[in-house]
Amino acid sequence: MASSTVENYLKQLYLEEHSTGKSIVPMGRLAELMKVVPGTATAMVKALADSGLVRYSPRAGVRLTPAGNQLALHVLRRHRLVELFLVKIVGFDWSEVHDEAEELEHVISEKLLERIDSLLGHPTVDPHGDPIPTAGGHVAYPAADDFVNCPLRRRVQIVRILDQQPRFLQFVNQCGLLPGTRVQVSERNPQADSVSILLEGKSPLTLSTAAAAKFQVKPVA
Amino acid sequence: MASSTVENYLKQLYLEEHSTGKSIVPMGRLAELMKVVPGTATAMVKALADSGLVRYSPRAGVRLTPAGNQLALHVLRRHRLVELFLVKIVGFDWSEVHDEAEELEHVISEKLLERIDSLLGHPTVDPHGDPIPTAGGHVAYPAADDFVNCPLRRRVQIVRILDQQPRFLQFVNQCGLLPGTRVQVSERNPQADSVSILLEGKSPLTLSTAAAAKFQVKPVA
DNA sequence: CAGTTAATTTTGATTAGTCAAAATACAATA
DNA sequence: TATTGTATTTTGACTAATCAAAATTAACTG
Repeated sequence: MASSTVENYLKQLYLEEHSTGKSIVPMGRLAELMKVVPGTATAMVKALADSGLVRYSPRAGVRLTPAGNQLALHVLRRHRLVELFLVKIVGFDWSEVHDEAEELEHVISEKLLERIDSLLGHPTVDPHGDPIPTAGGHVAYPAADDFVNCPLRRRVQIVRILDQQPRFLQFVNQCGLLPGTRVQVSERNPQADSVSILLEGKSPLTLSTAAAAKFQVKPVA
Repeated sequence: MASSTVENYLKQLYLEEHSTGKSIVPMGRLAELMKVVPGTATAMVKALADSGLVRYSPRAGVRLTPAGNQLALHVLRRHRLVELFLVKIVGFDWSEVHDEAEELEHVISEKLLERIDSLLGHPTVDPHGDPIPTAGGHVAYPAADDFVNCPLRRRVQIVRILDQQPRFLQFVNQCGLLPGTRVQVSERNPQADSVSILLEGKSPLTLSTAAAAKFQVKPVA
């Protein structure tokens, strides 16, 4: 069975492949994500390649094989179900569940996982709006706009936050920009590199374009 | 911080010291409990002694220091709170929570632990009736009789089961001898080495003396 | 195209935890 | 008391994961 370490390498590869759109991840980047020195990543990737979980092209980078992808999705499923469980059942704040889930995802049994899944009513997204892969390893990424490219002055609902860092999430919490919230983008200023958000009953809020891009939204009917 | 392995050694030492009454555990026994070869136990115990968690007397055995005892109690607290949580909140059967708790006890954060504790209303015993140590590392073992030495033909309540093995617990489940159940000991036969139990509305049940000793009871008012 | 630079890989060492098997110590028995 | 047997300890080796630092490769720059 895959160790926690192996699971983490695969998970990071999956997330990186999907957030960059590139299907190959350079070793330096992987080392950075895993917080290890590059030599360690090289050694690990060779071992993963031997197990058939990744394809390794020396000096170019590494990509997941279908088997590695499956395993990564399974880890992600655990992670996201655990996060939702901690929020919905245990009463944790959604901004503080990430690290706890990071540990739990490697130790909970299949039985507990499925129990959590049914306790939560087979949810499709976690507290950040990230989609939860199915037990069979399928996951759907619904196409979505963000604050930077959604229609101006139209009511939209926040559906997903693309940054999991506690500091950012605490900021999101304070502003009240939680998933599910309805807002509208009142203005964009390319020169100031900023986007202004209107929240029912609050004064307008201005974010950098980079920060604004972290909020995925869908139109409100 | 102590690794899972270290935590498990300390926990086993604690349990063994308390279930045998002896304050020193022979290396062979420790190796057996940890399912490692004796040499491994020796090596580990030396390391634990260097960290001040145990006192090691070569060729005699090993005992916990106060520091080791504290740590063991903390692990036990986690284990037992997790077990109760799995039963009460997650809906697991009490006979199947042990292994799951065995893993979880090493990874849940202090914050999650205290959250679970308050969610459960600061319970004092786990689903098997084992006492839950406090956050400060205190634990009370209420004096209790068992089926072998409690008064005959008096109603008593089962308060604790001293064997955690799934197979035994499933048997307990089937017979309905769960903690909380009220029964009476109808007969003891030293020659047959047996004890008979009377359960409201069921036919009498006969156990070996050894099995009967695993049920702790208290008198019903 | 030669030289510099940056990324990557290699090499050698380390730590935690383990096993197999040889060596040792001790207690009991003849 | 010498011998036997059992528990324990020691020794040497292994695996997974890591780091530091040296060596290599490839790409860019003048």
